[in-house]
Amino acid sequence: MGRPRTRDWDDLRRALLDAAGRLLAAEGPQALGTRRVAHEVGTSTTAVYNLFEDKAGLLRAMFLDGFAALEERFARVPVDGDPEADLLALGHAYRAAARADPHRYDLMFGRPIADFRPDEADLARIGGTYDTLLRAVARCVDAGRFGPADPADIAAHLSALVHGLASLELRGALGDEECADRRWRLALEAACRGHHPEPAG
Amino acid sequence: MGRPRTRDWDDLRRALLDAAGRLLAAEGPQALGTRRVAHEVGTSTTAVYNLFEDKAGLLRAMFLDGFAALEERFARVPVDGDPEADLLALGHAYRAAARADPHRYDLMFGRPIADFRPDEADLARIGGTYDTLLRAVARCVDAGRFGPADPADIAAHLSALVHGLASLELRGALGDEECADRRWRLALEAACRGHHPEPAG
DNA sequence: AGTGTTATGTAACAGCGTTGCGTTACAGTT
DNA sequence: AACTGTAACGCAACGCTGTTACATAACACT
Repeated sequence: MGRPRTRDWDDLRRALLDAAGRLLAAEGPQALGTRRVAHEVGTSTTAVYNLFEDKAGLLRAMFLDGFAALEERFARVPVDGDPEADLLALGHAYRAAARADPHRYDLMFGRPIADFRPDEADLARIGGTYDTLLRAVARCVDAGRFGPADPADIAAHLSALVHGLASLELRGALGDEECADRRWRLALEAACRGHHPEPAG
Repeated sequence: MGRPRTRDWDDLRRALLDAAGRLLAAEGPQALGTRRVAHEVGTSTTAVYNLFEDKAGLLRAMFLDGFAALEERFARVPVDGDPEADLLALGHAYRAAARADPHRYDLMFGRPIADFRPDEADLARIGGTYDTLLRAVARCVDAGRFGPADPADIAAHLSALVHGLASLELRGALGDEECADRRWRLALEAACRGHHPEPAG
């Protein structure tokens, strides 16, 4: 009983998420008002509070969506080639994701928007993204391309590096595109080289 | 002529900045309301708009203050020892600054607060901090510790790495303190090793 | 004293996230 | 067919924010 839903919940939820994603990409985080997002899909603020708990819930859903997209990019990276080349390809996929939607990247790895910090449950759901990196590092270690070390330590190093590079690039601190290309390449190569086993010793 | 200032402008400006810094460190960015900061030093919101242009101006001043503090830490790092050891010491000074005031670090290198993005004039004023890193890298290149390369490219690499490490650590993604210590050390050492000249070639 | 000029706090305005309340629209009952 | 209970929905208000217009206050000078 009760009044029937005039719009399907899942459809409306997706519509809100898509609209919010468009607004975020086009105008930045300050465009993500509850009234604005709701109006964009022809509903009212109430829908946001019914479908997500509150505005932070909407941001959390966008956060998780972003990691799903990143994981999809990672999944398209081959895992059967040269282990080190695969690892570099993961880094470039990460860069492509950041450049494809800079504001979304800020939402995922910075915290440009108040009132939202991912909790433990969120971090558990995005662990798969980190696992992909970890497995790629482990393959390099197993293949003897990296000296004997805890793959988690190397993964932490590389994950910090790509995040730092992406942050600098999105801030415009890596120079023009050609210069940024070179610095990404040099930095990733140097980082990998730093883990190569000693030639003698 | 005109009404005399009941408080010295420079004193009041410093008091506002200090109060804002205390609030930011203690309660995070959401505590930085104009009313709150003004009340903390016994004045009114008007003072913020007289002494800084607006709230973004207050944040900009805190931003520049943060870089002044970072530059001070850098200045205490010796520049006459082993070039590579000096470079690592710079990295650890950067880490110490981030850990000393995490929210301030976010203000400087993330963008946790809407309505403030550093403009070109701001970036020019903080260029000295980056120059310190650049000089340390150049000393390593000149000493033959790093293979022949553009010091700016190596500096970009290292700057991205320390920023990434600091971000991960402040997010708690680097594990407990002992683990974070190890990962900072391993990552900085591997990054430097990656720039060492080829033994033969 | 009176006036001009400047410093300062108060109060209002528009916007935000959020929520209570009235309205709408159907299912089941009489 | 009329009624009622329940669920969905939107409007409007609340408290907060940054910002600004305005009234007030306090001096120097005539």
